[in-house]
Amino acid sequence: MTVRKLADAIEYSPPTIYEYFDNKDAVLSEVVQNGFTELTREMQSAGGQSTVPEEQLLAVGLAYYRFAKAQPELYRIMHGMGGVPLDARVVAVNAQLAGAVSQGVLHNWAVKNAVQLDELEASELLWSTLHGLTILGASNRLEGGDERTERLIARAVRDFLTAWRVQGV
Amino acid sequence: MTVRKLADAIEYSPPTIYEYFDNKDAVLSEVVQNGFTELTREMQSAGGQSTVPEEQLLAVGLAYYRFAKAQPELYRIMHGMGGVPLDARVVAVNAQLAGAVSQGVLHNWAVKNAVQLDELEASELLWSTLHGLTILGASNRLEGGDERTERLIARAVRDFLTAWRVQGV
DNA sequence: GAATAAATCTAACGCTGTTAGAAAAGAGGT
DNA sequence: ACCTCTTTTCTAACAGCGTTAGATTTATTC
Repeated sequence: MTVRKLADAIEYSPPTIYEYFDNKDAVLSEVVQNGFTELTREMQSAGGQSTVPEEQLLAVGLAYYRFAKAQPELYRIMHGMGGVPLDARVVAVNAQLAGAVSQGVLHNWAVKNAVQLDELEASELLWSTLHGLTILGASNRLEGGDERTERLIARAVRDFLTAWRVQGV
Repeated sequence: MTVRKLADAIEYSPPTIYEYFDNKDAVLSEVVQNGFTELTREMQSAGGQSTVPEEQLLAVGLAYYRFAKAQPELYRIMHGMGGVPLDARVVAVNAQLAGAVSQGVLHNWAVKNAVQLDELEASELLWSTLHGLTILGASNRLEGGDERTERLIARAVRDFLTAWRVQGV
């Protein structure tokens, strides 16, 4: 994506872009912002399909991966791959996203299973695992392709819950 | 990093670079290659400090993170952030790296604890978690800075082993 | 319709990766 | 030492990039 191509696509000259955005990074920040909004919505929607916390967590994880798989270029930009550095605003949205996962589903699971939970720590760990699997899966660096990556995600979620149930806080 | 700056640094003119490399990506591929070689060496060295599989695994994980933290720009390039697409060669090296972790340490742990282990699956899961935590930690997207990230890594490794011990293959 | 404000353009600057072709440096033979 | 040939290195240039200054067109208001 270049400023000139963007200008071409909307049938304006390049400088017109700069009437609405400070620079190219500002344009992409907007894209990133929208991306996170959409991703969050899809995750929440996926989680809402069930009322069983374990199922919700798996659904959320799969939604995360499928989003990355469906729009790999967007996902790349959203996470600072592709040369666009993340600014503070984007990081804030990120944290909010992690929070959305933890606050809702993890909390429900904890009370239901009478497990003491450091919600922040738990959500960050789960999020990291999902993020790692997603990056590797979406860039085809895991054997066995799509279904296998989804199975790995399922296993990761299950392992995560097992560990917390056994070890607690 | 630009071709002209590289040429300046070695006190040659830009076209000279193209006598030794096909293009800029080829130069960076070389850098990535060397990066993975060094990372693998550091992980193996860290693992060799102990003979207890649990400790080895933690040491390997921390070495992975510390490498990324010490040379964030290199780590970024190594994983396709910064606009350089990964080619097949690099992915192969990646798989080899994951293999190095699993083949050695995980196998020892499994026989010692009489746990049935899908080594590939286990190593990919562990690797993904490490990768995710490292990316988020090295780009300061986890609360609490460096020590906390290392504690999260320790917890992740412990959780990983707990889950496999409890659930097995 | 003239004057002002807003939107958009053309032209240019300095940067990038890359290539063609000239110049310089080195090697071998007489 | 000189000429020839090969290898190495350079200068100059092209097309594309993000970005800015300043002119020009379009819209708004009296």
